[in-house]
Amino acid sequence: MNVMRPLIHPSIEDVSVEGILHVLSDPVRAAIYAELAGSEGAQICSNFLRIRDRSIPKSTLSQHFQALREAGLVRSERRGVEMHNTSRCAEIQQRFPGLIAAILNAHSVQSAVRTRGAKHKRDARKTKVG
Amino acid sequence: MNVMRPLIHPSIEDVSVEGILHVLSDPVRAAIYAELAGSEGAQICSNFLRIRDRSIPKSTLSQHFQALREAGLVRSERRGVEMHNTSRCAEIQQRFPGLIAAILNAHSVQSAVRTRGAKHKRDARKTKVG
DNA sequence: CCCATAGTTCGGATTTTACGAACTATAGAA
DNA sequence: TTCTATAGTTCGTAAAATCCGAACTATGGG
Repeated sequence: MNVMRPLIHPSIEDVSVEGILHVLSDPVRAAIYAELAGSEGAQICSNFLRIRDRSIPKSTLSQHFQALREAGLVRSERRGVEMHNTSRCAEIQQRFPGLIAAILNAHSVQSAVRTRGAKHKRDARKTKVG
Repeated sequence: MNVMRPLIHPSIEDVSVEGILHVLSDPVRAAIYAELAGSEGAQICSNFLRIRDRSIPKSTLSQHFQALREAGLVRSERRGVEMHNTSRCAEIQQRFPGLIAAILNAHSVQSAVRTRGAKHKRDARKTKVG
């Protein structure tokens, strides 16, 4: 019992902006996606057990991939014991022109500044000031 | 007691992509922001008590504006009894070129399809199946 | 001072997220 | 076939984020 559910890949017309933004608003997922979008072939999940100097528990990583997949950002395919993941950026570029490029570019602008600049924030999603 | 806290506006270099994406991944906030970005002068909060055929409780609305503000997307200024809100899109365009335009454009692509097309999803952020 | 309007804060219910433990699935070796 | 290792998923629960009504603050005008 407790069988494994089949992978869900929404068709491109069911992909929503809100979904994309939500998924990419997480720094770990954004980093995974950037890596996938920037690399030629497929990448397996366990390549990301360590990312941006942070180690991610594999159950968490699995859920990040599920989120990326179900938002339509990534296609995952089982090959033997591993999962091959590729970004669906060409399709998304068709549906939402410029969106992915602008987001990836913004991320790299931001990390460029962080690398050079002084202050370093661990999780910048909420820039909360006391 | 229980005084009102001052409004927080991060300086532009503290604005993060993750923060922007997170805030705009909510359909209500995205609609508010689109309206603000598209209109000339300032808008007061209560203009949005009803948006996209949905009525928003004012405590919720207040928190949405707080989120927009603290992510750096919106500037709010008290004028008498009301709050004047303007989008900070020029500053953000400087820091993350093309980001806001691509997001707003993607939203309008999506709603254009929704308007014409058949199926209508109430909250498309999670396209969860079965 | 009293009232009306605009927005905020509080508190509790609901929802979402994170992660360790236990599991499934597949390949290869014995 | 059975054993073992590897890759990833599911479950359970604890922690965090979100939603919204009630009560509040702040401002302006009789």
